[in-house]
Amino acid sequence: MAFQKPPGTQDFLPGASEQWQYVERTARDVARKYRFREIRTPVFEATELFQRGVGETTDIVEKEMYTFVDKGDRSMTLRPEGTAGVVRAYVENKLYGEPELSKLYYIGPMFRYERAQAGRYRQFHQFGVEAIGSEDPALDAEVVALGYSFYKEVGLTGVTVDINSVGTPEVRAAYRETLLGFLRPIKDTLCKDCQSRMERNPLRVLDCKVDQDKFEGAPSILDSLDEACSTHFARVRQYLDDMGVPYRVNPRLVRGLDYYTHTAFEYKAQGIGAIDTIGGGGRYNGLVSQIGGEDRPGVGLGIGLERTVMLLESQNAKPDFGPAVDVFVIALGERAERETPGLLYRLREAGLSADKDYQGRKTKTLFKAADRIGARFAAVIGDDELARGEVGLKNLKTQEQRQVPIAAIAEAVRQWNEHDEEGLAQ
RNA sequence: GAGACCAUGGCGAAAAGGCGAACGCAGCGGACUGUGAAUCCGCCAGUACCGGUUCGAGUCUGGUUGGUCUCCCCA
Repeated sequence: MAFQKPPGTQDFLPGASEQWQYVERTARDVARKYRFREIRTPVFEATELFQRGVGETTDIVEKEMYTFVDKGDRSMTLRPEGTAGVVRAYVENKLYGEPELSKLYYIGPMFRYERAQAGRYRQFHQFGVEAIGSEDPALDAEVVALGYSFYKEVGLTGVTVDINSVGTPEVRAAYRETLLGFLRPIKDTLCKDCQSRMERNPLRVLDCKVDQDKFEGAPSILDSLDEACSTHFARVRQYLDDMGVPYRVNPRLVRGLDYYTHTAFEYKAQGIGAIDTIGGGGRYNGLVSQIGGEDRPGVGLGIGLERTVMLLESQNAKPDFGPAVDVFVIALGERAERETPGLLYRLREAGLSADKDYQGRKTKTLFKAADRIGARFAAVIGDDELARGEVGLKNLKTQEQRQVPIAAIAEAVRQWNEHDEEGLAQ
């Protein structure tokens, strides 16, 4: 056993990669419907971008970043999330100068140095969207709906949407004090995690799993919202209602990144060990200026693709990928063997998926092999066929075999297929 | 950063310290030199790695590495 993959990473082998292609295709298609267009940014960026963008005091920046110094003595970091890089590209390429607001999406790997766990990896993949350039609450709702559409399209059931407003930084600071006023008197009764959480991020204490009963009368952030925040949040909810997207207002929802303002939301589902959050996002009105651009409001989401794939598997919602090969050529004898590469090339040029055996296995095994790899047809070619310029084309499903001129194989396969489908339809 | 559990062939899975590491699936060869999904016969690992205890270790023990899961936190 020589080399092993780094901890917390995965190899997606043939058989699994098709599932990923399906999920990614679905993501692209949903993005297209909402008119989000793809942006591709580097997987590494200046470390400072994430420090400023994600927030110095977040767990991500404090202890989860893959940071290295490059040969030019610059500190670089493998992206732990997608938004900072997209916003950087938005600013650097002056997209704010364009007449349209930017509706962007990305699919790609993210990196966080954490202990792996069910549904959590050091290299994981996200589908994310960012709408930058408007504070219309309709966009908040649109982004929430886009994620919901994605889960629906991909075939998942049981996905729920939690939504909250975390207001502006000022609102949050005021609420923080109100909340601490409530928590301090009961601090000694709280679990030790919560006691340390009180220092770092008191809003998160209310999320505690062990002490829920103690927070009955806790103040809600929704009561601390100012007029503008309340109105914005009400609009978002109204739009979601109009769309028929089901959601639950959860005043205790807090996200792990500093940049969120107003709307914050999460998609949840059961079925991946202890983890229930499968995607999330929110509005980030201060982020663009934080990263050095002209101030522009934005809203976005990130969806965990590993978690999506795992849920699909746990729900047995495996899509059918169809036959892998149209024609498997079985050559009998040396002369036929030598004709096969040329034949394969012509079949492929004709648009068919075609393959042969390269391991010198015996005929009997080759029919089994053709079946196993999901071939629809076997093209048997031996001395007799060679002499007549034909192959024996065998439909592996029906066992029916016809002699077909070599030049007409592709055509025969197509026509035979149509017959099959008609037959099935009747 | 903390903790729990686990580690046998391509895969699944046995072996209560003692024959040459069962069995199943898959694979390959042969019976059957050009048409399979049936049958039969063969073949296919020395137990993650390094050390210790023992007459003897896959089984006990120490360490290493990897995996799984949980807390923290998140996708």
